[in-house]
Amino acid sequence: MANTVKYDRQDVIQKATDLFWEKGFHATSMRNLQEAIDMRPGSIYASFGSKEGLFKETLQHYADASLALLKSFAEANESPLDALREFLMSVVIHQKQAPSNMCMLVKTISELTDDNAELLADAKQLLGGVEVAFAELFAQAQANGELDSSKDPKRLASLLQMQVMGLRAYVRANEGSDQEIKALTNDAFASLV
Amino acid sequence: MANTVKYDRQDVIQKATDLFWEKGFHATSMRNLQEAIDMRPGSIYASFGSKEGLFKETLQHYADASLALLKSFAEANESPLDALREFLMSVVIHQKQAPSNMCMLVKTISELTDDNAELLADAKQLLGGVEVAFAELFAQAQANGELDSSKDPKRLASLLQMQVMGLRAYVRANEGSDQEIKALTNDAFASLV
DNA sequence: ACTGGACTTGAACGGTCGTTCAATATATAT
DNA sequence: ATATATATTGAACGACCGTTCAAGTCCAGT
Repeated sequence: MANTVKYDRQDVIQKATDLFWEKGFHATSMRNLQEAIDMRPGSIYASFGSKEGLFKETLQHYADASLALLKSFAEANESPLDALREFLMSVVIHQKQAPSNMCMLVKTISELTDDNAELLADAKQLLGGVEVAFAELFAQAQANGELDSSKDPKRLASLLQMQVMGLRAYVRANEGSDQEIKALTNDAFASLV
Repeated sequence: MANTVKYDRQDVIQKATDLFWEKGFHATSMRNLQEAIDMRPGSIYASFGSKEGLFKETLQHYADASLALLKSFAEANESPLDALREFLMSVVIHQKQAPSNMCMLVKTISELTDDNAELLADAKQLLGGVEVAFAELFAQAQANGELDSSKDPKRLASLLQMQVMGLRAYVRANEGSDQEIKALTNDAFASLV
């Protein structure tokens, strides 16, 4: 068969994700990427097809990682509501060292237009997947008797999704202390349940 | 003196705002702008200095317009809380025909990095100005006895700002019916007061 | 050891980017 | 009417964009 692949695909996607997450789709050039992932244009195009193709894979990777984080909180906590609260707190507070304070999927739907319709649709769909996962945990909380069963889990998931978006954008806009951000986040979550 | 200016500066800034608001800073090229505002490069650079300079003016214009809208609701409503609620509803619902569902200032802080530190700082500061205006209306509501005086107007303004950001991003991500969005927005505002 | 095919390399392509500036047009002041 | 100062024009600049591909590199199969 011939020559073998030299790079670690997962590692490459991780590094590309960090760069796209920080700078966004348009401001990240292929030359930026070449440097970050240490691959030459020919190899990148052979592996991912195009800049859009690579970005698409990073979106998927980001969403997978987010859902995995949520799942890990769900497994570590008896209570689904605690898991959701910890997830919310985690993404809002902890990510000052992340490439961006904001959610990469929200950054993407904020930046892109119909000129990149497919990527835009992908990001929307991945966000929808996260919202579904939220709804499942709210439903579990109702099954546990932890949450008033008259509430609609989907509605709560929408509100939580909205708050995650809002809180992360707010943190990006105002660099407040951890204390203040934590209080704001607690207030927001408490207003849901 | 000499030759006179041919273009209407306010009209030009309005058109540039719409384009930047829709496409964002990086995806809007000077050639896009030349076409939209019907000016040649030399005139644009003589009037605004650079792409950044023009963008800066559009940010200011956008913020001014937002504050003017809030003020108009404040003057049309006896109750400051009603004014805030109507403002929230207006920016969240009404703007499907706007260049973007999202707030231009939030789009900007989402897109830009330290490579455009000055513009980023400008957008943050303008957002701060809106939050201050929110706080003033909450304070008026307390003076009216409309709002529990134990609450902190600044804290409420933070929460409202966060919700405006979240709701507009949510609308961008999920094109739900006016009905659903309105319900979500009402829920969000009700949780504040 | 050799060979064939998969993988990598990096120079180069046409296009577009933000920006400049000499040339031209135009309205005011004399 | 002419001179003068300001405004406008649009070709052109160097840099960088995303992408291609001929040439080189490397390893499995014989």
